[in-house]
Amino acid sequence: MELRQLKYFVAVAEERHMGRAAERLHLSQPPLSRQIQSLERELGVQLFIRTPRGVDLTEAGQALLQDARAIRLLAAQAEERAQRAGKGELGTLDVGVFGSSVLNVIPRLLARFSETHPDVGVNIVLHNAHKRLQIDALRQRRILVAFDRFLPDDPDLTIEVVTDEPLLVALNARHPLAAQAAIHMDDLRHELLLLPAGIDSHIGGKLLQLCKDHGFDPQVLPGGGDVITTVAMIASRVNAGLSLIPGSMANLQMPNVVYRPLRANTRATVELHCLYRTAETSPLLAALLQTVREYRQADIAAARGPT
Amino acid sequence: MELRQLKYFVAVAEERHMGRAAERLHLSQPPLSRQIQSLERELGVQLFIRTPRGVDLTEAGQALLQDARAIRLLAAQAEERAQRAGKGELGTLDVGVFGSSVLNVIPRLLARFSETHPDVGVNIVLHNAHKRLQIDALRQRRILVAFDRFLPDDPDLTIEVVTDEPLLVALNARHPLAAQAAIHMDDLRHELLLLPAGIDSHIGGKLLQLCKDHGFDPQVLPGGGDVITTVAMIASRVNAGLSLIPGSMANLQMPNVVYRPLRANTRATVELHCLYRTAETSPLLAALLQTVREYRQADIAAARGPT
DNA sequence: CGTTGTCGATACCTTATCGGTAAGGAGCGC
DNA sequence: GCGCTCCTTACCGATAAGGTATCGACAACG
Repeated sequence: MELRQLKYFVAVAEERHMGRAAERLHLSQPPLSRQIQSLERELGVQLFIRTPRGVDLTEAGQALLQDARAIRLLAAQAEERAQRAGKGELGTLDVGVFGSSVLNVIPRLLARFSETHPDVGVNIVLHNAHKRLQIDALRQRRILVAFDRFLPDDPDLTIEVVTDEPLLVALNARHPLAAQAAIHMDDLRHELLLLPAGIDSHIGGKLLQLCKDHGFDPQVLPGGGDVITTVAMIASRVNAGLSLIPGSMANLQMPNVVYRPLRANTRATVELHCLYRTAETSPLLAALLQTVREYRQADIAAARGPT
Repeated sequence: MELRQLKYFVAVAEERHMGRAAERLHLSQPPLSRQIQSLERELGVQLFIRTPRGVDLTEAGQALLQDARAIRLLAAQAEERAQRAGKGELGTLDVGVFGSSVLNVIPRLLARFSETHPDVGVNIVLHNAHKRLQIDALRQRRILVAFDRFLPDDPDLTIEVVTDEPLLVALNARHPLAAQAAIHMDDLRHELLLLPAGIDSHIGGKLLQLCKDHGFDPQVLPGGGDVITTVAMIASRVNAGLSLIPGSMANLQMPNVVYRPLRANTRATVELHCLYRTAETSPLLAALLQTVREYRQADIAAARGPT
């Protein structure tokens, strides 16, 4: 039994007439007649009663008609679904996010993706997982993409910039510099700088480079591993330092902590990345990356527009 | 897209290896490889990623795999259902019954049919319909078979005996003959006989013939059209007659009416028939007729056994 | 670092199946 | 009874499926 035969069968059953069915199928009548016969022979059941003015369905034919319609419908849907899945419009997208660095951008980005890809289930598998865990999950294919701030590491994994955010100075409200509306890098020359992550992290490297660009090597202390912990340390005056954090973290209100921008002409930003397997061919990834790039372009355009 | 291609696709998807899949399909590898390619080309979507050790499903392939399994399952079920429908094991059987004559046999017969054909829905479309209505329904194909007592009428319709039942004498409890345990036909010579149906009905003809066989022409009065009405007339002593009714009607208890058998050696029976379109080809009818004939044979055997 | 083995793809051939044309046969209506 | 309608059969060419041999790519191994 083949789908073609079912198509022919349904046409004949609906027309109750081989000639008309053949016409509808853009086929001449004898081959149609033979296909129906072969179907009947294969099933071992007569499907039509031949009458002088056409054909009538037998009980078996009536039973098959229902099923044949369902099968053909399902087959058409299957074709469409396969094609849509191939375009990344269908499926489940597992992502990992490091929430403390992405209170703002990632939700907006994923929301936009969901709008343009309504039949893709976006599944946040890892939330607030450390980079190591995210990279492991990526390697083990448990997630398709990870959002965090990464350093180039492995050629198997590709890093792509999602957005870059201005750095803010986070400092205790009682700190003398809190009195200033904006802070110049030079103001930080003799301050104790809390590094949110290690010296070899993306943000850590950025901060040190920034200080070096302004002609000094800051006095640094470990900031606890992530930005939230660093801000908490500033709030509680542990080590009495201050830090530079991504702008989106200003959403994180904490008692006794204030955020101050850097002086306007200071180009000090950190990037937010997405990370994916270089060899990955999934159309879901391609679709997401397209959204990411569009978002990034809109971001750049918006940053340039007001300037 | 054809079912054959889906079969091949599922095999490859399950084996994740063209060679093994080909083996499983009793096919050599190159044709299989080509079929998969043609399927991919037709859908416009890559279904497999070729790796050095086999193949992996793409997202599109994963989507199609689910659907392909469902389609193949449905197709297999469709084949089976068509075959079963062709054997009369599936479908809906619409019947008409004249309930007043069949308080006993028809329910048992239909119950037996339902046991041997559990997936056939037996649908009593006409109940207590007059013969005329039943025959009309049969002609209009609203029912497939009618149960009643018929006279041969139309070559388009075939009558078949379902069972024959002994005749009982139905009489008012105050009637002198009610004192007898059994009644001889000769006892009825001077009685007023109520004819349940017309003189030209099956039962009417039977009664008159029976009397004639015993050497008298009875004095008759119309019994009201059906057996139940006749019994009701006897109960109410309207016209003060008595009647002969089918044995199964003894189930019909009515105040002041008693039933008495005829003397043992009297071979006086009426038949119960089923009626169907002679040209009907429905396997449901064939299946029902087979049950009817088996029932009839068992009936005859049971009647002969004790004798 | 070449060799070997594995795997899917390709080339080429054979065979089966499908669709088209022409003619046949059954049944109904005029 | 003639013609019409409709399905079937017969025959032919085209298309597509399956088989064998071989290729090319890649990984593992010595």
